[in-house]
Amino acid sequence: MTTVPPENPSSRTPPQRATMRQVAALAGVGLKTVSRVINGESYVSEETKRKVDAAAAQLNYLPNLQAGNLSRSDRKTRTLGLLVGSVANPFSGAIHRAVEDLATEHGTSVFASSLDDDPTRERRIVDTFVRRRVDGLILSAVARSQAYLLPEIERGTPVAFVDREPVGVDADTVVCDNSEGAGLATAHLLRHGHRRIAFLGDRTEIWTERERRRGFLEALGAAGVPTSAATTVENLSDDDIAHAAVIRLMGQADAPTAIFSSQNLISIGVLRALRDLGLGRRVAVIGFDDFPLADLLDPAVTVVAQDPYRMGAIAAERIFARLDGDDSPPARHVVRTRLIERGSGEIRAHG
Amino acid sequence: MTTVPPENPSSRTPPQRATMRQVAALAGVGLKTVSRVINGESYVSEETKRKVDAAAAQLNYLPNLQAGNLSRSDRKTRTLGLLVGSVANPFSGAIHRAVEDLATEHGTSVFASSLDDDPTRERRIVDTFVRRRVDGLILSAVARSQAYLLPEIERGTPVAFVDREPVGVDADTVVCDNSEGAGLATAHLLRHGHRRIAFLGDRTEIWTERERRRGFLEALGAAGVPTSAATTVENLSDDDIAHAAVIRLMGQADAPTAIFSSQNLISIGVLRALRDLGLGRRVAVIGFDDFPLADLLDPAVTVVAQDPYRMGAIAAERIFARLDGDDSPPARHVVRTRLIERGSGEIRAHG
DNA sequence: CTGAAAGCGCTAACAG
DNA sequence: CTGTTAGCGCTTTCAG
Repeated sequence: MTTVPPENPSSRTPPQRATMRQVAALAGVGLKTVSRVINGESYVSEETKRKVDAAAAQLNYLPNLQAGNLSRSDRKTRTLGLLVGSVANPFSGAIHRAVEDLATEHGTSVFASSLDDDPTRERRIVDTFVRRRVDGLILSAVARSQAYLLPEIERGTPVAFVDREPVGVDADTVVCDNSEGAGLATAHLLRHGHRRIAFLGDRTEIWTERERRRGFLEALGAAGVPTSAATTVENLSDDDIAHAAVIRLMGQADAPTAIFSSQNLISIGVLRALRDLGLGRRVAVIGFDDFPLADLLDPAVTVVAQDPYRMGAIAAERIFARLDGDDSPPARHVVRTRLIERGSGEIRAHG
Repeated sequence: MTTVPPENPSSRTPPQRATMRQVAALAGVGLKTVSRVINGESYVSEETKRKVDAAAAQLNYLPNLQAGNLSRSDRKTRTLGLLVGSVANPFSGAIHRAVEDLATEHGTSVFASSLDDDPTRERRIVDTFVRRRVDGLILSAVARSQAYLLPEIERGTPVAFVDREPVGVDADTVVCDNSEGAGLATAHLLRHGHRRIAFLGDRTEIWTERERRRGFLEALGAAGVPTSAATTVENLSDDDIAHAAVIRLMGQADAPTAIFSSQNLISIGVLRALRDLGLGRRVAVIGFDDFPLADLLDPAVTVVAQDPYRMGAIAAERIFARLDGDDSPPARHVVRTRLIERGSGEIRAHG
């Protein structure tokens, strides 16, 4: 005997949401029949289908995916967990958008979270994702090691790392050619006669920062420029701090004639400082990572452009391939950067 | 008798995820006891708690939130659905970040999706959110009407609209003072001697576009400037189209001496076109919505600045207040814009 | 083509 | 302090 909760047309506190049972009762069919219609399974007579659809529409029925996920045998939730630098940051936004686009094609929704380069936060967020039983994880990580993910990976959850390489786990990874890009930029500055080049870097906990710094130093070495000629300033965590660092730097005796900035926000601080010092046309600048309007500044800003959308797309593609049964060994995908010459990087050395 | 699925240490296909039952069995306690420990409920002896924690750790147990949500009496999933213009767009990113910050404080995760100003997409995404039983909805809408949400709102799901006003539903709404901001910008241009002012607008389906256009025209009217002096070009859906429109406009006989651009991407198209035409210092420009580096351009760009983070924060605050029982009538929150004078808007009229 | 029974993994009542 | 019995809303058997 199927007892349907009594409709209470008078004192409707919060009108309860319709369940499949109620739809079944209203349509005068069995529970499973409604399930069949809702899920578009075959072998339901046209007439039955019509009745069920009518009942569902009348009750404004929308199936509860959580309940479905719980019983479905594939045990999939059709959700993905995405962890990026910050959802407010355009670089992350491009990755996010790529992931969303692929996810949409696969009927899956994405939980997005911001890392803020905080290892504790990383753990907490990943933990939440797993509790929510996301089908896959796409992560920009910052913790010293991602070994905490091993049990989850072991258990079959596909994980892809994007932008930064993980430590302690072997998983699909999508990065750009950080050191090569930095090297190219540095060589470009050397070719324009610069010897006193400054590297302005982000927090050293960040893998990309270390890679870019390495590329910078290697390029100097390859050109036979004594490392003593180079200044590297690190742990510049935002544009104001970068701004201050540049002001300080340019006030020194052997001030650099060129600056390589390893990250977006730092580039902005650098540009603002040079503008304030009236050195915008005198000191060469190349920034890692492109940004909107870089072409409209004067001089326009030469950058090492990344392709974050592409990175996100590859990461998402890997996740869905894994979910589709691909069990090839984890691979490292490198998305090439591209030096875009716009002017600021072509200023020749002076003095 | 609790039958624990046999461990299969040899052919471990995908090592099954531990369930609460398994933890209970391993710890030698009842199911509910594990539940108590996991949820930090009181009245569990220290020793029992220790045993349970050990078992959970050993099995790498993480509770399944979907299952929990299904049975918990408050019927909450601790998720929010957020629909913004595009997660790749910095304006949306700021809103998203605000929502995430508030959500994190409330232990809830957020599903984020991009609208792309597509009404069909709007319906589909909201539908998915509802199927996933999000606790609340924060939406930038574009469909002609949001009446399709009435049953859901009726049923108690809090909905807040952000950036754009809904049609056909009464719900909390957070917008900026679009027409006032546009009016202020227009008055500013008039004050600098401009009479031939062009309005460059986005797609007319978009509520904010129409509001800004209205503010523009009203300001002209208030100043007694014949509307015939004004050119309004609309449906400029991206920067390239805006660029082309400006080239065309400036080639005309009575070319405008000032441009008011109603949106970010359009502003960029405008600035690029004026640069290409060599008119950057001759034609005044004010853009609606601030953007990074606007202060570094030459001339620096005068804008009507919005505060998207604030808008997102208010919307999220409303949602959590509603979930907390606030049943005051839906309200409309207006976040004030601010005219930031940087130079491009202070260029005086010529000819 | 259709439906009844069992159970997904957990929480909600109740007993002990 | 602890455990048992019912479900949550759906999908999966497996019979009709």
